[in-house]
Parts: sequence; structure tokens; C-alpha cells
Amino acid sequence: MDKTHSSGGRPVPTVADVAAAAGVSTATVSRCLNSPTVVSEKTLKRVMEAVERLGYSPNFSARALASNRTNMVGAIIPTMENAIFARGLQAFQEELQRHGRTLLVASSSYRLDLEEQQIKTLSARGADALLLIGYQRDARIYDYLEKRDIPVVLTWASRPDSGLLSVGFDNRKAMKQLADMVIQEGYTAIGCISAETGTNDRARDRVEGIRAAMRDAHLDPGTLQLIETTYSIENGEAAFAQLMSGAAQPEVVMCGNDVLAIGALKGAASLGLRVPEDVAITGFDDIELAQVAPYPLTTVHVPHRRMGQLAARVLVETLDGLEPPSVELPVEICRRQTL
Amino acid sequence: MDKTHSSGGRPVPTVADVAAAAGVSTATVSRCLNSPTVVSEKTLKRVMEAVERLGYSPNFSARALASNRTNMVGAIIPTMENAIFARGLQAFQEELQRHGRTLLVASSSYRLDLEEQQIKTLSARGADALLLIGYQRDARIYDYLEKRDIPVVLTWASRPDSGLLSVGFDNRKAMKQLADMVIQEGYTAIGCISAETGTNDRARDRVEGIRAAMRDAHLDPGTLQLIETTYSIENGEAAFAQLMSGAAQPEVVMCGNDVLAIGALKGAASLGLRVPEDVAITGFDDIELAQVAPYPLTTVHVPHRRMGQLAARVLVETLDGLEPPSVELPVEICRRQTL
DNA sequence: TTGTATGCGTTATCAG
DNA sequence: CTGATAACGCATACAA
Repeated sequence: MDKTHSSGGRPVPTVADVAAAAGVSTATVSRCLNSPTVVSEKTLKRVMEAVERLGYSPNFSARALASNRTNMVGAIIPTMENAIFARGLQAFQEELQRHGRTLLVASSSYRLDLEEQQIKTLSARGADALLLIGYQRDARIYDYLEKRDIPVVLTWASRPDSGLLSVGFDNRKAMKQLADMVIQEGYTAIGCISAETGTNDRARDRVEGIRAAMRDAHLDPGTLQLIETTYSIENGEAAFAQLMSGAAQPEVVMCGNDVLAIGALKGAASLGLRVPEDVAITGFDDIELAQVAPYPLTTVHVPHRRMGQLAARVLVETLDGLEPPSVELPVEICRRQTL
Repeated sequence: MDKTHSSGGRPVPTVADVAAAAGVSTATVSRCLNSPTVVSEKTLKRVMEAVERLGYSPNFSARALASNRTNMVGAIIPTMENAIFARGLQAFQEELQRHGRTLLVASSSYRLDLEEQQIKTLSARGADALLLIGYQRDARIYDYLEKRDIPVVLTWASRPDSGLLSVGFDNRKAMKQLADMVIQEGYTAIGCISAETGTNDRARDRVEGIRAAMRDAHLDPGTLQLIETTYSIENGEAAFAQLMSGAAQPEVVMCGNDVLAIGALKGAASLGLRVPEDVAITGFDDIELAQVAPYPLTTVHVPHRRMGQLAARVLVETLDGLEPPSVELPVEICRRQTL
């Protein structure tokens, strides 16, 4: 009927309203908002005043449809309840915000099938780019994303030679470094409490790091006593009890993350074992819990905040047409009282 | 030029492609996807097969523009780094996901001005509804949201009589309950470490709860030794040291949350004070840290997960046209070793 | 039950 | 530098 239906109520002005108020065309209004440099000083001012006066703000969906960009970036993480992901995600979000992007969140509960589903959901929801944890997933997922031209950054892991963009660290190398230190101290009977290694590449690489250190020290990696469980303090405690009730009690229990290690610490206390005199315990991540625990935990410090921040930066640069390189972040062994 | 430009490349099929493939109109395709009950069994099947075969997935922006709904719900929280918010947000997200909605996240760093900005950002980004923390904010913000018809749920607080929808708990009542217990134990010299009460309604209400308990017990609320600081273990430790170095050393230090309380606990250890013999300490929230601390912390348990889940449910119901009531969740005093 | 035609609010192309 | 106007992809009255 009538294109300029700017009659009646005030609710939610459109470009047409602004154009009418400023006495220009909608095209000019759009230009003022998107490429202010290309319009004359005078009209720019007039238009911006109208924008201000009407309280205009561009309709997100329409803009997205016309420009084919949403300025939303998705992140799919196992769970925010793990402090390390919450921390990284917070930094990621702050950096996105700084660059005018908004964060879209989904969680996978450490399940690859759910992750795939979420990847599809978030891309269908218009995410311009995606942050993913780890590298283990079906190749067709990467195809899917590439076909849709959705850039991805892998975090919490490092895959320099995979052709995939990543901002993370080398889990295997980090854990090997810690295991080297443990072995150097004279420990030979090693136990390990890990997340499921079948579906969690970070967990698998960490265990592999321990085995590598054992090999280097001419210890039989087959003697590593490994228990796989789900991340939680309770499970860590139970796994620890199980390890210590076996025939060959380990002298040191290396845990896949700090949460499991805290559980192990509790387990030791229940069994009346002194740490580190009777049994040494190590963690991974260096969360706050690690420093406040009854015995400050020997662990691997991971720069989660920096990782999240850099991941955002790298993604934004990619969206801006650049080709930033992957970055491998250094980790640091934190030797405290439990070793 | 040509409406059915389904020529050439495969990338990203549209309704038109599906319609052509299935030999129906675009309207029918749309109906198959949105109201399957209204189309014939036969064509439905044929269309869905075409959808499957082409790997079609509706364009988010176009759908949002046409239907005026994004199916995205926003949440603005102080920070995900605080475990309580991460936990609540995780539950919120899971429940949204279950209802086909996606979570949009922004953070305010406990600053009201930033929060206002984020509220505008997320509504401009098309959030269908919003989760906010606490109730203290400029009235015009509520107007703004109401005018835009964006439902809001307030959490971490309870405002039954404000006309605003909330899913939370009564901070004042909760802290008063804890303070009642403290006073009942015979403590009269009370210290308090809190977040800034000027811009944080939860913090203010908690302190008010302590004062109310003192009044009830005929103690002068003016004798409450209050220190306001930012949430962190370090700040808790520093504030504790400051309290204990004053003229009138408190017999009990009630902290605004568990993080500050852990700091106080560390402070006590540094000063060589025994807990609770020399000084009692209490927290608020009941995060994991509270149970694993050197001395298990007496604190107030808040059902964060349930709060997040219910908040999502209430928001979804509102979007579905219902008018769910606010809910006030019960909290529970957790008496442990520090009192 | 299905098809036709139009609107949704912007951006972008192409003249002027 | 500015103004018409055609996409953008889908939903939905309205008609058949």
C-alpha cells in the first residue's frame, strides 16, 4: 500500500521515520550509520540529530538479512560450571564486546554428539564465527562450517599443523613437563585420575604426556594406573580411594584437572594419608580452589583469560578479512605443597 | 530479475529451492516447517525429504525479520567468573535450549551504567526476553523494555510486590536468619565484609539483614563494623586484617559472600587466629570452595541452579503468552565449622 | 489443503 | 554526495 507508513504510534522508529524527520532518503540514513565518512558533514549532523531525537536503533534482523552478518559470535563449551571455561568465556565475551560483537552460548556437556548439534544450531542462528573447545570432532563438521563460510577458532588445545585456526596450549607437552618433574623427584609408581579419554582430546593428551615422560625415564608406561571418570570432587575422591585400595598403591596420583585433584586430596584426608609424605598429588589448570585447598596444590597454570581474549581477537580479525596465525600459549608448572 | 534464482552453486539452499525440489510453493514449505499439522500427510513427507536432501535450514535473519521473533534470550550478569553466576547461567542456558531458545550473554562488571548499555545492546540485537540480576536500576530502563515489549525476569532477589517478574530469594531475610543464629550463639561484636552497598542491592540487603537481627536482639546496629570492598579472595583477606587491627576487634566476621569469607579465613590463618575459637567467620552462597576450604564454611546455601532453570521457564512461558507468577526460593543455613 | 502476493527494515547497486 | 529501487529469505493474510 503505502511504503512510508510512518503514521500513528511512536513505538520503534525505522529508517523511514528518521529519513522523513531529517528530510533525506533512507539510503542516506543508512550511509550515515554505516559509512559516515562518505556523507556530507551537514547532512550527517542533521541525520544523527534525528536519530537521537527519535531514539532510533536499527532493526537487528533486517540489518542481518540485508548485510548477511549478525555480529554475533558463538561459543560452544562443555559447561560453564567448570571455572576454567567460565573464566575463558568471560574474557572472550569482554573482548567481543569491545569489538561490537555479541556472544552466543551453547553447552555440550562434554558430549560430541551434543556439540555437533549445537554447532548446527548456532550457525543456523546466524553466528558469524564460532569458538570450539579441543579439536576432536568429525571431519564433516569442519566441512559444514567451511561451506557456510563460518570461521572457527579451536581453544584449549593447539593444532599448529592442522590447517585449523587455534589459540591454545599443548596439553601433552604441559602434562609431560609436570610428569618429568614428578619422576625426577624419584616417584615411579604413578596413578592417574582422568576424564574419559575416548571423547576428550585434552584429557587424552594429558595422559599421553604422562606416558611419554615415563618412556623417557625408562619406566614402563603400562604400569600407569589409570582411572577415568567424570569431573567432580566426589568422583575424584572415589577414584582416589579405588587407586589406593589396589594391589600396587601409587606413590603419586596425577589428576587430569584441579577438581579431581581436590577430590583426591579429600580422599587422602579420609584415608588418613599425609600429603605429600604418604602420597603426592598433582592437578591441572590452577583454579582458585587449587591455592585455597587445605594443601596448596601442585598444578599446571593455564592462562585461561588470555586464551579467551586472544581467541576473540583472532576471530574478529578473521571476520575483518585478515588471516591471523594460530597461537600456542605457554603454560607454567606451579609447584606447591602437594608434591 | 528472477525470483527463482536457484541456479548454479549448491551453497545455502532457500525455501525456493526446497519448494522447487518438492514441487510445491514456498508457502507450503514454510507451513511444513512451522505448522506441520495444517498440511497434508503426503506433501509434508515430500517436503521434508527435500529439506533433508538439500540440507536446508531456514535463514535465521529472514525468519526473525518476518516473524518478529529471534528465539534468543539475553542474560546480563556481573561476571561469569563468579561461580554462582556461572552456575545459574548454565542452568538457565540448558533450560532455554530445551525450549528451542538460544542464550545471548553480556556482562556488566557490577556497574549499573554498563548494565544499562548492555540492556540496550541486547534488545537492539533482538533478544526476545531478558534475565537481569537484582532490582536496582533506573525506572526508565523498565519503561524502555516495556515499550519494546521485552519481558524481563529479575533474579538473585525477590520483589513480589513490585509488579516485576522475579525468580529469586530474599537476601535480607536470608542474612538475618544467619545473623540471628550468630547472635543466639552469644556473639555481640560483629564485623562485616561486604561488596559495595551503594550499587549492589543484594549486598545492601544482606547487610540490612544483619542490622535487623541486631535490632531484634537489642544490639546497637551502629556498632556493626562494616568494610565494603570488591569481591575477591585478596580483598577479603585485606579487609579482615583491617577489621582485626581496629580498636574493637569483632568476635565474628560475617561476609557478603563465600569468596570474601575464604579471604577472611586466609587472613585469620596469617594472623595466627584460630577459627572459630578466636574469631568466627560466615559466608554466603555455598559455593564449592566453601566446603573444601581449610575450615568448612558456615554459610547460606542458595539454590542457584534451580533459580536459573526456573527463570528460563518463567521467561519462556511469558513469551508463550502466559503470565507465570514470581517465585521466591527458600534458602538454607549451612552450619559448618567456622561458627 | 495449497498457491499467490506482499510486507518485514536494511543494505547495496546504480543512476543522477 | 544523494536518491530511487531492487534484493535479502521467510511468514502470512487472502484467495482459490
